[in-house]
Amino acid sequence: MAERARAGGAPARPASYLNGLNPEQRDAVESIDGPLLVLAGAGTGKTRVLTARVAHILSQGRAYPSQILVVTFTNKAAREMKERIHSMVGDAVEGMPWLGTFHSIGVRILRRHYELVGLRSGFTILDTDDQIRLLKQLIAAENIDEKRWPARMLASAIDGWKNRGLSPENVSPGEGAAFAHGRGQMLYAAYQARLKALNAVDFGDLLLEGIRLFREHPDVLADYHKRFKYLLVDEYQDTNVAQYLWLRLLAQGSKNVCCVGDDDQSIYGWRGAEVDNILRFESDFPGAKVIRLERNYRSTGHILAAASHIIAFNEGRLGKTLFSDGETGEKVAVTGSWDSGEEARAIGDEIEALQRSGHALSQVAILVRASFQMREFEDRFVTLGLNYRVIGGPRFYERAEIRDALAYLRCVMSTADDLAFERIVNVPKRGLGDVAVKQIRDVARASGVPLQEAARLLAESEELKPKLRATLRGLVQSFDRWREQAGHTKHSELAEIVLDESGYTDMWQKDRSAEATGRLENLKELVRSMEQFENLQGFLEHISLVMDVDNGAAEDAVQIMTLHSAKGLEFDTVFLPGWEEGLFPHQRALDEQGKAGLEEERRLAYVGITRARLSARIYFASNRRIHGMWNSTVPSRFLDELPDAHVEVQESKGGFGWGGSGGGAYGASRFEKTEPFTSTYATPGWQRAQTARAASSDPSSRGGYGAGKGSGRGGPLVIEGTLLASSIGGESAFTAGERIFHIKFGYGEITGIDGNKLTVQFDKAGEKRVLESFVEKV
DNA sequence: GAGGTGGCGACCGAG
DNA sequence: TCGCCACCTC
Repeated sequence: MAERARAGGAPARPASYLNGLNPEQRDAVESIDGPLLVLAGAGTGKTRVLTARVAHILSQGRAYPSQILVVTFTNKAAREMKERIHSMVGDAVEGMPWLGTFHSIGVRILRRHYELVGLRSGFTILDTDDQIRLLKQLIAAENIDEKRWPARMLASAIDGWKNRGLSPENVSPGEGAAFAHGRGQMLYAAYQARLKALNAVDFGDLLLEGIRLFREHPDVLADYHKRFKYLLVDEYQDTNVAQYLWLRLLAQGSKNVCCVGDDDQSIYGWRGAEVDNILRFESDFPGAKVIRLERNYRSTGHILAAASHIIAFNEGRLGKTLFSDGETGEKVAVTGSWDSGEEARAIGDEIEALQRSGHALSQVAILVRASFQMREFEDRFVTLGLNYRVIGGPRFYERAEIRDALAYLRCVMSTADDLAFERIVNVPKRGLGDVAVKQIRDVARASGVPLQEAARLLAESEELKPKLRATLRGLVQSFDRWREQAGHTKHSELAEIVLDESGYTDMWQKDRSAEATGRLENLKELVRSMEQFENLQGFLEHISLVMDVDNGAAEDAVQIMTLHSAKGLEFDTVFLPGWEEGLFPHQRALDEQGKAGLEEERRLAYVGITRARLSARIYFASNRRIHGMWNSTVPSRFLDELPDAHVEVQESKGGFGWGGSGGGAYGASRFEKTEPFTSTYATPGWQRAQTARAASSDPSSRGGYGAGKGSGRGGPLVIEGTLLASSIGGESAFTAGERIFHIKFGYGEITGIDGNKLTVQFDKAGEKRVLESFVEKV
């Protein structure tokens, strides 16, 4: 973070990137010849080492930027590394075309040699959604009951095989038999054949086909050996077998391969990651040097101690001892609350307090185990008027409107893209429903042509009723017209033309639902971002692999994300809600992976705690809604694994619940609550009573409950925010009867005004009370 | 063919 | 509880 080498060609002070490195880090940066494994604990400056190492290689003149391969797992990591290298060596980083995720580099390689693996130029990359639809068709064609053997299940099986580097012929018969009475392997083969026919690949193929390419064409591989003088791999503990094979093939050239990883942060076992890869490194690369980074620069003493203590419960680990010279700082706070709503309220209040004391919101993160936990916080923060940002979530590319728009463009680009055509023939609705599509498909099969050509044939035949025939002909002609325009129109303009003329934009403009505005916004964003690309092809690639929602990165907002996507990041203050058995550790991890699953969950806990620089705050709730039903929960076993000396147990600051428990009524497990929370007391009704009592007896307590959301949510309705409203006061800019738009609930009409709070009858969401600042006039 | 309704399973995690 | 899908009616 610190150094900023001003480099105009060559750095002014050649070794400035070495400033401030400790001896081990410096060793890792300078040992550039031969294989190197860096075991880097959390917060030990691993990214810093990687970037300084690249700077070192460049400044020593050992390689051109284009001769260094740097592989990361996430786009975020790739982006960050690019920025940091840039700040060290200046513009040279522009020429680092081989810095990216496994998948983006994989596709880059395939694009250069597509003909060698049986693909044609401009092949498309399917995502999970396309995959499922395709598999559904195959399953149906085999007359297999989709209810009993869902496509999703087959997709994950195939994914698993691909993660392990297995093509259909390599799947062991026993395993292949696991799906639909022995037809799994056959379906996998059929799926691959279908992909080839569609000129498409899925995510797994991006690596698998690369491996095949290297194996079957040694000359191509030799070429890459010559090209890549240095290889660097981030998060090595997360590589799966396919990634490992792919890497090993490439690394056999120069042998200057540097892998950085931490076995304690391996959290991707479920997608085939093999911690063994890290243990195997020394035998794979004889003479490999191993460097351990154990000095932690991130977290204060108590946090580090708590994390180290918890991870020590794992058995299968290489074992590292993290230490730091820093201050002991704040103890790790553990807070119990009555239910998930109170948990969200307590965290919201604490964040507001932090904000008041000048803490930047962007330095606060809430890390959840499962994404459904996020909603509660979003609801709460909308009510409080707290800026937040959800990281991860549904990706830009996965949104329906974006996928529709892209499908249109794919159809323009290629008449052979059946999946894209099927997706949009009847979007917007134009009367070409299931029956029509089936007819098109029949023609396609009979004449051996793609769907778009079949549609053309059908439109010219007498098969269809005149009205439908005209519609279909119109569509086919539109595509012909757009295709013709594509030759001489800027691609972003073409996209606008296509979206307008197809009636797609219109469809959303007519839609009055809450999401419609956002969708139109997204479409605009799509067109805008196209302008940065030279052609449609390059854009389509980028969006399927790289593009994520990254708007407003600079704004000051609380970050909400899963523990998985938090790896590699750090924050001053980290909130860790939902530490309950079944949720964390997650039941499915335990059921499916047993002890290994538990250990992976524990590593996830370790990752979570070590994200914090100054303050880590853990929460558990006694009641949580699962599948819509309230369940009482048991505190996570991980809470018991925290070291007493570094933990401070608190009561919920939410103001409610826990009312009578008097300073921690902990049972056998410190966190197992006793009397007031058993049997009859453990009901939402009792809780409501408690809440109401707390509110009435404590005038300073904030009317914490959100905006009348109590309706149907088990929360109290009585204590609504008069206090909050009157404390802020002021004239409202709105009048009753006005139409408004709310960012979360959509359109509605104002029925009442109370200070800065409005009562609104929403078109879709019913009556709610909302803060004025979240509402705009329409 | 479109739109509505009722039953059912999901809610773990990345590209 | 929510969203998806199959099934039903117009």
